[in-house]
Parts: sequence; C-alpha cells; structure tokens
Amino acid sequence: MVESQSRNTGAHLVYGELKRRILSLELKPGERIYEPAMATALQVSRTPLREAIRRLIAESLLEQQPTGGVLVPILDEGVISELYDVRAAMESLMAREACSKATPADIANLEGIVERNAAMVQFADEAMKYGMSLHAAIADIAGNSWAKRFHDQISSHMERYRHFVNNSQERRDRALAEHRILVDAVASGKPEAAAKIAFDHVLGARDEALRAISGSARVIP
Amino acid sequence: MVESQSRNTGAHLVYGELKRRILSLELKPGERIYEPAMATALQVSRTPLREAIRRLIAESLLEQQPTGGVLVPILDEGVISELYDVRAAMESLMAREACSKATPADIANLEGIVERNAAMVQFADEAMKYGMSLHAAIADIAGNSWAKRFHDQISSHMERYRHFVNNSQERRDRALAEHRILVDAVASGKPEAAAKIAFDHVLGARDEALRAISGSARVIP
DNA sequence: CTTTGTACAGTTGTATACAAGTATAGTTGG
DNA sequence: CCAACTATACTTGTATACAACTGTACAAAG
Repeated sequence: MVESQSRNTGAHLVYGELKRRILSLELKPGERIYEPAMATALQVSRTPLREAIRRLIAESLLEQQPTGGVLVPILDEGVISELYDVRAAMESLMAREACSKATPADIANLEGIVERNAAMVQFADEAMKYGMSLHAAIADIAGNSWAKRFHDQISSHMERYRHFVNNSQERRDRALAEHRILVDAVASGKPEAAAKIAFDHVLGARDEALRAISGSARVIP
Repeated sequence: MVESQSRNTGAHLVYGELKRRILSLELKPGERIYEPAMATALQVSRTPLREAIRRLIAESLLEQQPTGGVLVPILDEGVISELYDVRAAMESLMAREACSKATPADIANLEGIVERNAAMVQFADEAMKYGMSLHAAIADIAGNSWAKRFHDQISSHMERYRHFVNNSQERRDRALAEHRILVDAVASGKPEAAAKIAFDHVLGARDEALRAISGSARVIP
C-alpha cells in the first residue's frame, strides 16, 4: 500500500501529501480544490500539482466535475459496501492462488503472523496491523500484481471510512479465528476452501462495519 | 468500457488517441515515448500530452522507468493469466450481486441477449460482441461501480492480447452454453451458483487463450 | 418582481521558456 | 588497450505567462 519508491520529483511528493490529506479527512469530503491556492500552500507551481491531482482523479481519490472543478469525493454509505465486496473478491482470489504457490517457508511465515496476531488480539491497533500484514503476505505469495494493485487501491479508499468503524473485541476474536482457518486452508492446499473463507471473512467485516455506521453517526455529512 | 463523455479538453482527446494506439499495438510494446516528438505528432503542446501520459501510467497502459522515460509495456504471457484471473473474480462478484438485484425486466433483457447470441454463434465477431454486452448488462444490474471500473480496466488491457487469441467454434458453443446456465442462475436467484459459473466460465476462456498462445506465436517478441 | 443580458472576477486549460537531470560519445590518462 | 572522466546533445521536470471558460453579481427590460 505504501508507494514503493517514488521518484524524487515534486509531483510525487505532492501526490503523497494530497493523498495523505484526503485519506485522513484533513481535506474534507465535498471540499473543492483550487489550484492556485493549493499550489502556493504546498509551495510548488501548478504544473506538478496538476499532475498529482490528475493521478488522484484516476484513482478516484478526487473527482472531476463536468464543469471543470475538482472535488474531494463525499463519503457515501453505499460505496462502503461496494468497497468491501470488491476487496472480498480480491482477497478471495489471492487466497485461492496462494494455495498452489505457497512454499513451506511461506506457510511458516503465515503461521507466524497469525501467532503474533493472537498474542496481540486485545489491542485494536496491533490486531489491525497483523491482519493487514497477513493479507499482504498472502498477496505476495499469490503474486498476482493486478489483484494486488486493485486491493491496494480499495484499501486506500477504505482509510477514509475507518474513523467511523470501531473494531470490537468480539470482531477481533472472530477475525483471528477466521485467519487461523484461512491459513490452515492455504497450508493444506485447498483453494476452494481458502477462497470461500477469505470471501466470507471480508463480508463479515463488511456487515459489522455497516451495522456500526448505520448505528452511530451519519456518514454523509 | 467506452469513455462516458470526455470533456472536450485536448488532454482527453490525446488520452483517447494514445490509448487507442496502445491497445491496437500501433504503439509497439517496448517502444519508448518521447514527449516532444509525440506532442508535435499529435499537434498539441507537451502539457496536455503529459497529462494524458500520466493518466495512462496510472492505468498501467504506460510504464514509467525509474530513470524517467516512459515505455509501452511489453506483452507478457504471465500477465495474461493474471488478467483473466482478476476478470474472473470481478465477473463472479458481479454475477453474484446481480442475483439479488435483477428485476424481471433485467432478466428478460439478459435472456434476449443470450438468444441473439445463439443466433450468431457461428460468427466470431458477433458472438464476441454479444458476450461482452451480456457481461456489461450483468455489470449494470450488479451496480457495483468499483467492480465495473476494475473490470473495464482489465478488459482494456486484454485488448492488447486479443490478436493472439483465436476464438474457436467449439469455444463459442461452450461459451454460449455457459452463458445460458449463468443467466438461468441469475434468473432463479442463486448467487453462489451464478458466482461459480461466472468464475469457471472465465477460467475456461483463460485456459483456452493460454493454450492458443503457447501453441502459436511467442507473445514476448 | 422576474427574467434576460452583460460585465467582471476568478478559475481551469494550454503553450512556452527555462532548469535539472540522463545517456552517449569522445578524449585523456593510466 | 582499457578505464574513467568530461563535454555535449537531448531528455524530462518545473515555472510562468497567456487564452479560454465558468459562474456570479448587477443592471436593464419585460
């Protein structure tokens, strides 16, 4: 998910900074971006700024109005569901492909991650971190660069909604259990099972998130 | 897959033209793009050209070298497999989601497409067209904009490999049969079945394509 | 009072000029 | 003869100037 190694060009730095502000909601959903103001704020000219904006538009992290303005996309509850669904499809695919490619060392690595996850299951941040690293490890084993790319894009977008989702202890326990089953399926080379587990695992997270959101604050401000 | 309605800006026109040349292999895989030359060839300045190039890089239709040059990506057999796999995951997801959202009118529409497909199954081009329109119709019913976006990107990329794949009569007959089963599953609201059929359907196409390619010309020139 | 027209302030889109970096060929020293 | 260095031609990256466009406020006409 982290930019591999961005070339040291200003446009790349601006891209990273803008992306950070968008995902952290520092740039508020619905807000319009004015090039001259933003350019002076970031102390670059409009040219590299525009390049960064264009790239962010291509990733749907910014939105171009038909008239010509650029907006930070609003938060939309319907989109959350879409994002989780596509993420489920991607993780499911990668889990399936990992089954036929995992080496014993890979499997040992996965099991190690799950064990460390288990030790930290009471801490939300740590548990989240290990969950992500597990999925990253599976993605590496699967070795499907397109699936990885799409998964990364989805994950980025979900950042914007994270503040609205609270990971309960119950959810973390459940996730850990599902992670164990998933790793077992990969270890024993059962692609269909692994795919189904990964899919349902993410859908479970989706349902929890949707419940948390509709229960608490409105998402569309 | 078609650009909805691009604003009438030069950068958008250049984007479309470059994309066309890339997908048609008019711009050869491995070829480098020099901005001044390309700009004069397209009769625009470097600024809108660069914007188009940046966007194409974001879609992986162009490739940026660490040193700074921009290349048309080479054709790679391994990528074909990845593309088919991700497409399978996307179509599978959309088929699944279409099951719970399809109206009777939607289903009638799908059945109509399949019937017209059946009437044209002997013509490769027509059959291909109906196959695409069936998937597009399912995507519309599913209504998952992210899945659609990714599916469109994948489809674009596969264009570059189309010239190497020959659709046999046998394959078309098989595809038609699978389309029938898929539409039946959607019509009767069986998401798991629809998802599995869609997935396996694309994997079948993948295997056929890989056989055709490895059997005939080398893909990496 | 509403509606249309129009001027204006400010925005985005484009062209061009300039700075910084990269690769190549030639030259010099070992 | 080979290696390393330097000069040079050409590339990409950035800044800026200008053109085209959008929306808003205000005025005038219905």
